Amino acid sequence: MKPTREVLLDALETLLLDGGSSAATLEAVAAAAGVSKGGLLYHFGSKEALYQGFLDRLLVESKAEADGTLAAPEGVVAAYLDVSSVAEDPSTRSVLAALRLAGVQEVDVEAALVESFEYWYEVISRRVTDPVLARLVQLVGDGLYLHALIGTATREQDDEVVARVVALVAEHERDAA
Amino acid sequence: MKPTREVLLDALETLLLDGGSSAATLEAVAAAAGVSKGGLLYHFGSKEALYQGFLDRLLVESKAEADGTLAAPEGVVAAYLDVSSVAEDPSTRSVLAALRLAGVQEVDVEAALVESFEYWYEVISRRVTDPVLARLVQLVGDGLYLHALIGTATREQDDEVVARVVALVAEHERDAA
DNA sequence: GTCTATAATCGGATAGAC
DNA sequence: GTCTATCCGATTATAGAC
Repeated sequence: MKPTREVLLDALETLLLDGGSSAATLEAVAAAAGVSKGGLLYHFGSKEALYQGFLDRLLVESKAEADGTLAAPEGVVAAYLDVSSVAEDPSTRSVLAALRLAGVQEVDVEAALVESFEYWYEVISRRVTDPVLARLVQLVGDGLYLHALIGTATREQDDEVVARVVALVAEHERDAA
Repeated sequence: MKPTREVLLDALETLLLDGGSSAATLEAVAAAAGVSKGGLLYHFGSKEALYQGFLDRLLVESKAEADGTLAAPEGVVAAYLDVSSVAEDPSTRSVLAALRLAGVQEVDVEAALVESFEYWYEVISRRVTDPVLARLVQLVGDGLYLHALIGTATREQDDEVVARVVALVAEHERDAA
């Protein structure tokens, strides 16, 4: 069975996605995780500690996901763009939840997201030698994140965009060789 | 002198950008605008009304901004990507503030942002005939929005990306002719 | 490790004076 | 059109039992 700490962080994530930061009260998180407020406060001594725990887990997860794409058969570019556009992907869920948390005073959400995005950029750069093209790939992916955040998915069309970007990268790498 | 309503909405915007939705309490907004809580509640009868007023203004502003780019000498594509990447642009500030508001229960922030993004897409489409390419332009711009939101601006490099995208569009339009 | 009860504070909203 | 005073509910956090 999952440790209570993880269950609490899962509950926080779901509440953030459903109702934003104001919905993620200690009582609501505790209830969603099936424990009492006191039970939550045993694991995370304050709201700040809870939020920080969530950001720490986010970084571990997203770096692991980024590393994983290096071995992906479809390539890093397609893998990143795919991850970014699937709102149900566990790693994407965490990022979207963190975006909903952006701006709160308790923790530095932006710093955590910056670290995650920079890590992704480095991973992309290992397969896309032209830095401008690597940045373009990242920006398209992050645009997909933003659209996932507000729920505007134009799935079929976005698949075509992804294919176009992948082709663009392949073409450029061929020219460089 | 600016009407109090506008001053209040400006104050809300700044507070959202600085401290997220939880920092934008009625009292804080009123204080930042230089009026009392009671004074604010005369203009906006509830927090919901205040938020809705902000979203209404956002839509008017961003549609006007989109229309304006149709006459921009550098072209719609460059203009959109430029607007998206300059966090100080008034219209961009509104969008970034709205993103910080995403997920609150009082109003449908997502719907307003969707409407704004769709309007931009239509404007872009008037100059970029290939729908896949138009969507790509939009996604790059929205990626820039997201990076402006978390404060990762790589200005010089992003300018190069913008130039690359503009060239891509120009090339495609030439081929189509 | 988890619970209940409670303290202390804060936020949204109303009423009525000026 | 703006202010002060006040009420009420919600939220964070503590204390201490089990």
